[in-house]
Amino acid sequence: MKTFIRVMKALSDPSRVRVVKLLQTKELCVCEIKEVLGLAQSTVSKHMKILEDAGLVEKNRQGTWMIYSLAEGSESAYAETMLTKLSDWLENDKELDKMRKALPAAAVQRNCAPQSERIDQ
Amino acid sequence: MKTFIRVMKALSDPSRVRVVKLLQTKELCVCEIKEVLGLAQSTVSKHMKILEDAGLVEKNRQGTWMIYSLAEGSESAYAETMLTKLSDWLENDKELDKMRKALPAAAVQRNCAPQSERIDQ
DNA sequence: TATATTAATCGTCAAATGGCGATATATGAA
DNA sequence: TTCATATATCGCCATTTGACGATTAATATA
Repeated sequence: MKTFIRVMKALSDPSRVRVVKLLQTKELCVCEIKEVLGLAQSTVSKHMKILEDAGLVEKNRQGTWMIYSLAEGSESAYAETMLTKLSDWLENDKELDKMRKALPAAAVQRNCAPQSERIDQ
Repeated sequence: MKTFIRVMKALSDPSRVRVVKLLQTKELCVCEIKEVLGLAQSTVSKHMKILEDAGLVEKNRQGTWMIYSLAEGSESAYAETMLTKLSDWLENDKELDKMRKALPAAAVQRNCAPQSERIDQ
């Protein structure tokens, strides 16, 4: 029951669901997510921990970034099923559409790019 | 998104999930649910409203009782899918097992039985 | 109509949740 | 080692949630 509730709770916040949907497109670092969602970095970190604890996402450190991606072969069957369902669900969400379009911009103008790659400043 | 979140929120409380699982066995009135879950009547009513608003259960007045059952052909595809999944999930939950065994007792000793059918008093 | 019973709603309260900024930690570069 | 960057954690606050008892509403029966 606890495992199930953890997955349900993780998916009962719009921001977290949006993160899951965005990760369907490609893996993302915290600063990109923060940029697209328009939330504080600490808030995103907290959300990601909840998604991770639910077995919905995995993290992978790459230098200073923490790259988040959808969990594959999650320990939780609930998480796995929900991820499958979510690949079809919410595809027509307008808000989500905007965010997807904003993704490249967030990646280019992102402040998590190494200095050598920076365009601004 | 709102519809989806409503279903997820409805299913992120153990008591509400238990109600859904119990309704798989048979339809129940509020007083039976209250008895089995050990919650106040007002609390159960509130839970049922949340489940109903999410499209997970349906109610049907039968005299003074309000009989709740699982929603069939719910307007929400999310609710429908989750109900299907939940018919398999959580079948080994101990807490739930106890409640299922307590169901008949709750029905017999229930204080929602019409006076003519009452055993006690 | 008056009474009893079931369920819904209201008001209240403690705990959980989601948000933020500030700080601590971890890593890479100078 | 020192500095810069990215992320995690901490402390705080406003809102939401889940619980309750009390009250109201709806229905069946006397």
